[in-house]
Amino acid sequence: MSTLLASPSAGSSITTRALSIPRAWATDMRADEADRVLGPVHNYAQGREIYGEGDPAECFFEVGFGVVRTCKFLGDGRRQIDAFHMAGDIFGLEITADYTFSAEAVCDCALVSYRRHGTGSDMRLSQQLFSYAMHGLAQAQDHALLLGRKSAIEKVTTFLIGWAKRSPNETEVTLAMTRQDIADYLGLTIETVSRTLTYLERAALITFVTPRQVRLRDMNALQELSS
Amino acid sequence: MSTLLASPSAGSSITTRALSIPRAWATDMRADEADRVLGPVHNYAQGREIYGEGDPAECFFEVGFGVVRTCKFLGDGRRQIDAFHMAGDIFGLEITADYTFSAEAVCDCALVSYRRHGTGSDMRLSQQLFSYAMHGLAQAQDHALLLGRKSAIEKVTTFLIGWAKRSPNETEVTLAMTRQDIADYLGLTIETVSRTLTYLERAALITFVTPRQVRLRDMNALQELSS
DNA sequence: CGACGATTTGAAGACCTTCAACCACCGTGG
DNA sequence: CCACGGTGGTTGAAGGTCTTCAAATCGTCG
Repeated sequence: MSTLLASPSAGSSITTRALSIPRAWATDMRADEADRVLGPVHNYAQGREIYGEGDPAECFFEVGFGVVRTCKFLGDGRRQIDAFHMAGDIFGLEITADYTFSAEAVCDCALVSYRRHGTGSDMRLSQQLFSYAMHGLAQAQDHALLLGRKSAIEKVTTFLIGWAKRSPNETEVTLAMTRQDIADYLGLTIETVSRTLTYLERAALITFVTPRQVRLRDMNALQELSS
Repeated sequence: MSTLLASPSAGSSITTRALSIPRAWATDMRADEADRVLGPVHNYAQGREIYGEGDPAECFFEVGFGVVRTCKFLGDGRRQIDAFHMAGDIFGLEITADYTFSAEAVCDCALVSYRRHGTGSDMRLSQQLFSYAMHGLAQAQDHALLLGRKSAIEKVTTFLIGWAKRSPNETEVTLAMTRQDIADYLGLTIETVSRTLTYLERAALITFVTPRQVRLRDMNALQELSS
């Protein structure tokens, strides 16, 4: 179900198609290619680029299922992940002509694309988009506090709690992303992330069922450590 | 001159009063107190709090002159400065009921306040605000890249260049803020900022006329170092 | 099983912080 | 006129956190 459609300001004129069954055959197309052919629903395989920094920002996206990362790069390849987007999230909304980020599929995912132009005429939709922009702003600012002022343990626990809160089960969490993704989100190295997670497991605050499956055993203690 | 009024979508219905001569006698009032009495123009003395994190967000602001910092705090007092706002900038725009930041006057400054409610009915104004939100978002995201992935030298040079670009004279720059402010903006300590500036001066890339007055002597080299 | 990517672990070192002292500037007041 | 105190800024030395480089282990999938 599309969040834009499900929002209080229902009846958006952008599209009448709800997010539906993914079309596996669209997996190998880029957004701009696929959109001309397929309409607004696209599938992306794990690792696939959805758009690159500097590409013309013709549309923005809503996640149907799966996880998307938006990130920026420095000249020498250093990467900073801005956010992980999951079902219902909007990303790729730009005011400039081009994307200021690149976006990639963290795991297989389905997206709904919305054309940018023409969105100015719908008042409620504009407010909806404004709301998303403000939400993104608040997130980015919390993220800056984390990046600038938190220690490795605080960063990792903050991440775990934040991810858990957005997961179906708050204490039994599946990490869709690699350690490298987590590191690039937290401004750490992969080794520091790994060591910190090991530390948390040794301290009995979390348990790894598999490297991607975590049980949060002591939410209070984690909350304590998160700042 | 108010940027909102000077913008392409001129004729905003929010206020008809252009930013005018500062009223020194308003200096000792908080925004909410002063607004009832004075209307939309306020002065704030250096160091004065404009609003605090968690205060009800009744209005947002445009800087007339001077510099404002918006920042967040952790429980133990660690501070992260989100942005420095100068003439023409908008800040304090929130979608939640309360401010998610605190805002303080970096130096004596004059602000125009705008009431939040009632802004939904003006289409062009909404777009203007959306534009400001998106601009803030882009800034916050560049800031995250800096905080997460840049070294001290890169951070400091990035800051200097960014500040210079917004200054009247790009090579002869006045720093309105203290070293502590710079440190809290860059996610460093005051000592590291000071040492890095000294290093840049020894390398003949900058010269300090006074601790607050910098000449950028080699913009290309600085640009090189900034990432 | 065997290979490959992902993750963990170890040891050494770099970068930044911490703690402490010193310096420069400035308005105040004896 | 200069001592005084306060703020803001610089510098030094030591230490800690995180990174870097390297190797081992795990997990998954032909």
